[in-house]
Amino acid sequence: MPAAIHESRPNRRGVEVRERVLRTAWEAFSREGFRACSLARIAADAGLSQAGLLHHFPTKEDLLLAVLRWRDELELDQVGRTLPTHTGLSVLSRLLRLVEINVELTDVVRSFTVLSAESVSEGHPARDWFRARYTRVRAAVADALQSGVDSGEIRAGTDCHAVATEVCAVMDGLQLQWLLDPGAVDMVALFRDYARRLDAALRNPAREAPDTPDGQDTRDTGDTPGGTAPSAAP
Amino acid sequence: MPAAIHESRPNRRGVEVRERVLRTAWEAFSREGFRACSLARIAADAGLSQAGLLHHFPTKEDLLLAVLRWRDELELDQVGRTLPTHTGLSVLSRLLRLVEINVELTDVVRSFTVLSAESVSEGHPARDWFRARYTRVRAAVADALQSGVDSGEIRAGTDCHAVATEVCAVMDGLQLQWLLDPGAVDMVALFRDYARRLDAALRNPAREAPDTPDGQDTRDTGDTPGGTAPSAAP
DNA sequence: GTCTATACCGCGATAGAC
DNA sequence: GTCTATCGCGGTATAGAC
Repeated sequence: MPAAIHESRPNRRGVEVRERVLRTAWEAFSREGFRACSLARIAADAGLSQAGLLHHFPTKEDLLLAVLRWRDELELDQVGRTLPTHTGLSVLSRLLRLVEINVELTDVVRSFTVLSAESVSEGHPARDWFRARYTRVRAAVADALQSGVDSGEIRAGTDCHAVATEVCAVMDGLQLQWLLDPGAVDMVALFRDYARRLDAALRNPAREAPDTPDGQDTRDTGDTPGGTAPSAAP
Repeated sequence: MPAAIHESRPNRRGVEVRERVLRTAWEAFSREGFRACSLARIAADAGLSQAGLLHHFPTKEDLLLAVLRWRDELELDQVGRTLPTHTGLSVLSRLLRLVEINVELTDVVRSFTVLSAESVSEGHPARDWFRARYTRVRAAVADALQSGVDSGEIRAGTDCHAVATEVCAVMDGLQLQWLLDPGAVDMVALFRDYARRLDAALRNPAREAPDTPDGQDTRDTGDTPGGTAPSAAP
């Protein structure tokens, strides 16, 4: 009788190590970028040898993709539940809250900034992932705005997808300048100003109740770390 | 009598080679980033050996800094003359024109996106350069806006520096999404929409002559390539 | 000023013992 | 599942001939 097929059935210990490696790799990629960072260093920081690491993730590229998938799951758990609860212009308040959280998470923001920019190179292993991510985030924000249009809160004829793209761009662009020169760029204040102006421009004038995104929103937004932009549940 | 000191007095030929190397290196850095790119490849593309390259630029880092200084001079020549001629809200038209130019210069845009993001790492050789660049660009745009405030075209009390930072952020953020997914992001249209809305928000209502930034501006703006954001003469 | 040759190192990945 | 040892490659930088 042949031995039972040795499925990669992870026991408790294996999952622990795997997760520790993923977290360490994520931090390393964030500091130095994917290409510049070495497996040996990640392995050492995670407390195992390089060969040991490669037992779990056969190649460096596999490790990167695993890290990105792992981040996906984290964000899906965290943001996926809270973002859809905000519809219409309140999504701007939610995003402002995200910026407020991000300003305390320099490493996470740097991760997304470094990795996403690196991934625009032709043939970069993370390119598809980032493209899909932006597609998803833009759609989520656009959906939230569209429901505002449907309810009459937002002006009819608003191009919600265009606005969503612009909002993501502001977040990303501010992050870059903030990372380069934190003392000169007040990311939270700048995004708040932008969001207020956008709110005023989009709001349907034939309505009242100006719940401007001034950070005084008291809904439960959750303490959701997020990179460049929030991920949303599909 | 001792031989004359052999100053690095570049003759015609030397300058030619140097410039060819700089241009090649700029393109290589733009595609792959600074760290990922190899001197051997740059040397080959520039038509000389690696050792020959290192004769002109002793280390890779020297080469990077030389490339950045070279870009500075180029932009100073090109943008430095045209941007200061636009004051007040017309600076938005000028920036829209820049986006229109950039959309045809994928490689240049990618250069700035990749390099600037890479430079946010601690101790990156280009970090100081990018920080200084953004400081300069923000100040230039803010100055243009401020003169609009002074002339009464723009609302009194406008925080010109904050707006300048935001405008740069929009340009950078749109570039990232556009590079990742050119088919899904119409960078020019998106920036035009943003600029129009910003124009409307900033314009002093106690005035007339709404010269909106719709790209119909007929002033001579010059064909000025520029990266992430325009550089301006001090 | 440019070359060939090479030193030297660190990288990703593999082999095989335990 | 983790280790040590090692391979093979490609990187930056240097030495020295021409």
